[in-house]
Amino acid sequence: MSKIKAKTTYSKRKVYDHLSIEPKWQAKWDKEGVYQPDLDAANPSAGSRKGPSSLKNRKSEAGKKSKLFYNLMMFPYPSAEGLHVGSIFTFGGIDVYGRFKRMMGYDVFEPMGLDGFGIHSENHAIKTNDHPVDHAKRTEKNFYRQLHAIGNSYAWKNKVETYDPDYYRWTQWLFVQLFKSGLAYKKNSPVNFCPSCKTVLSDEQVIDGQCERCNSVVEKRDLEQWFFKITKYAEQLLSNIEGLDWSHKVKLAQKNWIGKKEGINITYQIANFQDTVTIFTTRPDTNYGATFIAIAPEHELVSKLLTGVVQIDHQIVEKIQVYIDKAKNKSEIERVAEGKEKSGVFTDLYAMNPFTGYQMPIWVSDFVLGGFGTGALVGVPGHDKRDFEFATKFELEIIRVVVGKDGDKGPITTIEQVQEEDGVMINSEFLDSMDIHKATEKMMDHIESKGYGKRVVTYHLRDWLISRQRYWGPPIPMIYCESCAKTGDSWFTTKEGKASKDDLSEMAGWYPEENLPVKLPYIKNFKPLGTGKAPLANHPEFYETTCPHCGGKAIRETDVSDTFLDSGWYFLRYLATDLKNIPFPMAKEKAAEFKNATKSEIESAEKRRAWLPVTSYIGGAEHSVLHLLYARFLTMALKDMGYVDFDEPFARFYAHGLIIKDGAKMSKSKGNIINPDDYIHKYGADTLRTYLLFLGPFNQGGDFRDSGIDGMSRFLKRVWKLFEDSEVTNSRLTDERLKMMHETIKGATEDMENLRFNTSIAKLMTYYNFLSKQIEIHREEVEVYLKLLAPFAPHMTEEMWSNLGNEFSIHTSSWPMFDEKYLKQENVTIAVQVNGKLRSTLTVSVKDGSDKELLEKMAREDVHVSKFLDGGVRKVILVPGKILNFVV
RNA sequence: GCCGAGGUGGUGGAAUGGCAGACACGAAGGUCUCAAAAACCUUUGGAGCUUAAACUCCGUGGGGGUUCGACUCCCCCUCUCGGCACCA
Repeated sequence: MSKIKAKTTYSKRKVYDHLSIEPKWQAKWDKEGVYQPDLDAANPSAGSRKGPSSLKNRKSEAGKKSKLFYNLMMFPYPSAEGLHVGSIFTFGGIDVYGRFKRMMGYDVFEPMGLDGFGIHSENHAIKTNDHPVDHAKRTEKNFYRQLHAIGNSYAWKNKVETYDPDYYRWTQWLFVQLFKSGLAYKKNSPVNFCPSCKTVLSDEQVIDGQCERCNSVVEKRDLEQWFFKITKYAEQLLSNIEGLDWSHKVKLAQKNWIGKKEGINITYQIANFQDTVTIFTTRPDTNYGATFIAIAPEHELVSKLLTGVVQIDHQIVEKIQVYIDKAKNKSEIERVAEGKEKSGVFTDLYAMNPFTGYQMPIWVSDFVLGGFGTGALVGVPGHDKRDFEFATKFELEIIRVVVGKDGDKGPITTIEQVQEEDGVMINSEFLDSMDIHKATEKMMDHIESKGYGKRVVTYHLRDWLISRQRYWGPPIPMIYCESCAKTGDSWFTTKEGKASKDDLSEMAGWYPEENLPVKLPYIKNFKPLGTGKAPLANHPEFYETTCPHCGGKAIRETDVSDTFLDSGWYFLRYLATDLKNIPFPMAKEKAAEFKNATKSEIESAEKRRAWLPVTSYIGGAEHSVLHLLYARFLTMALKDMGYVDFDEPFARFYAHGLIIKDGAKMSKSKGNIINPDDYIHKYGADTLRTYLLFLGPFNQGGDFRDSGIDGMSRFLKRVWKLFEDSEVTNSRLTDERLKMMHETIKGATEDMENLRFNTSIAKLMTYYNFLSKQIEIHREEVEVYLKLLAPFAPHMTEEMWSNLGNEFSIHTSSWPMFDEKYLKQENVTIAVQVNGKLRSTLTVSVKDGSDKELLEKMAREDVHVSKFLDGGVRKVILVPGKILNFVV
């Protein structure tokens, strides 16, 4: 503690006025760059880190250099209504954590930006009859104003907006790199289409088969789409999960989404035809019970039948045609709704089961998914509920091959008898009496040795559909040349392309645009067309171009890319917002490859790698799968291209909770948005952020109500008043007061470390109650208290800190360290229990040894002694008759 | 259906297996005031008992178990909330 004369007091009787204090400090922090680390420095210190309580001091205290801490939060998409209190809760909490880490001696980089591109923002613009460009300009201003007003310690010089050409230039560059690596391809694919909104929807915008916004039933349409080959990284995405410091829940969600399944593809001969059908199964053990084959409407055998490649009765062909047409028109929701009622049509073909010789009828049914496995399955109605439903509906045979726990060996006639999970084999020749899991392995070996099939691994994960037939996104920077396509030329047949990839002949005609950005033009009619083409397709001045290869006429891609691509790499750009010619930190050899990159830019790119990967990433649990998976994929791809040297972007991810209102997520459509501006005006940002964090655990959130905010306001005012009105002395603190101080420090530090802000605040309140009962306050107590409170109430504590005569910001001072010695107790209180009831307590000295005697005496009297304490003694356990344990 | 997280006063919520309900809101009573607001003080899980100090019993969704001791660990049931879902 600094040496200040006793009885120092400061500016007495000043009333706490957040309206003047908060903007004052915000302006000062900005001006002095308190939260702006020098990204290039080997030991980057924020602007005001000098002076007595500075980092220098702390460094020497700790005896080591400060460490870099990249404190990242998921950036918001700027909506017209602005921030709501839910965002104050999440951003506030993350900022509290960042401020804590800063005081702990880390160099914290805490950037902020706006995810302004995308369907959300575009829809809003459409609804309000606004243009997305104008809309973005307005909301941006409002958002940054609000983000300033809550007093978070952002590095404002490093903000990004995804719709800024300086940003999406690199989003497009990233697309080009993926294309060149063979990770981006174009193919025909069915997509979700909302007939009412006249637009395609992303999978995540389809909820239970309905459009997220208008609840119309979503249709499927076939469109030419760009995809990213994320499936190439399925295995790495899965195996890396193990080593991530993420919550179990999020890891599991990712695992499930990737959905690795190990099974086997079995090929069956079709009777009387020179053709086969291959199915995928994870349960080949049940093959002796297989009685039919079902194939998806999209299966190639179906088209063979319809086109006559495989000839069958034309009446049946017609029936199939009718069925296929019907199935295609069925929406997702209808398919699910009708889930219980199976449908299908018989092809008049049979497949031979090589084990039983059973002639399995081949059916076409829409309960078989075209995109999973081989798009065909073998039906074992005795041991799969869906197969059972199908078999009963079409009166196919049901054969039992597994006996479950119930021991039932009789025929299977009801769905309750269908045994899926475990049991023992029966009626299966060489597999009989084997456990089904063992039988599965044995059967797979057998099938492979006989050449009937081959083990395969399938994933639930599909390639990432990146195209959007929309306006408000970065144009996909690709050029298509018709004449090159005819000759089979593409970027992959050029010198550069050949060197990197082989066999991408299906990409004939495609070349990447090297001259980036491909700017999104300001067009009046930006609304989605609903024709399967993007609005830019109506603008020849945009899409007409020349072929980079042959110089002939060529056209640009008019689709834009998915907003998840924008947000998939933003954390890299934050560190390079001032580098015009290099997208993000990378080794200087790589950085030098960029055209126009200056020497200093290359050096910066090299140095700033030290900040990566992200130290701590905090965001909504709703992004546990898609966004995080995409960011991981892009990072892995960039690593393989040599641009980054790590394959996981976020060392640690923490999912915060949500502040809801009346049981529902806040949204304008529900009319339950709480605007923080009013609260900030009335109570101040300090009160609001502390109150929200006190409302509930950070990983849970809570229901917003303002009934308690007065209490928080009262608390902060009381703290202000206590320290203003009390005599501040420098005399020696009593042991009791030292103990209280150090207990609070210890508890609060642990809470902050684990992001348990609500309990941390509660401890500060308890400590306040203790201090308020004292006649005078010691300077050390004031300083410690202000520091502990500083992350929550940065403005108020800064003001008080400065009133104490400190020259430098409290936020660059050091976090109080607790001292074990004040927590130790020489006297240990022992609880005496008789028959499990607390009888009395007695105090024994741990040191003098008499305790043991005493305990032995109590033991003889059949008394249970247990406990504690916070000093050195962890636990004392005594059971009747003997001393079991005495841990010091 | 599968997976995950939960169930504690009037409310939000605290409790490394060790005195359940920290802290706060609300409520009740009081001080100040002509009055109100603000501020401050006291009480506040339920039941019983006592002149009082104090004390006793019951209590963490329900039922079992492990333990000297369980909100906490294990098993079964139940309800709520999230995620995935005709994935073979």
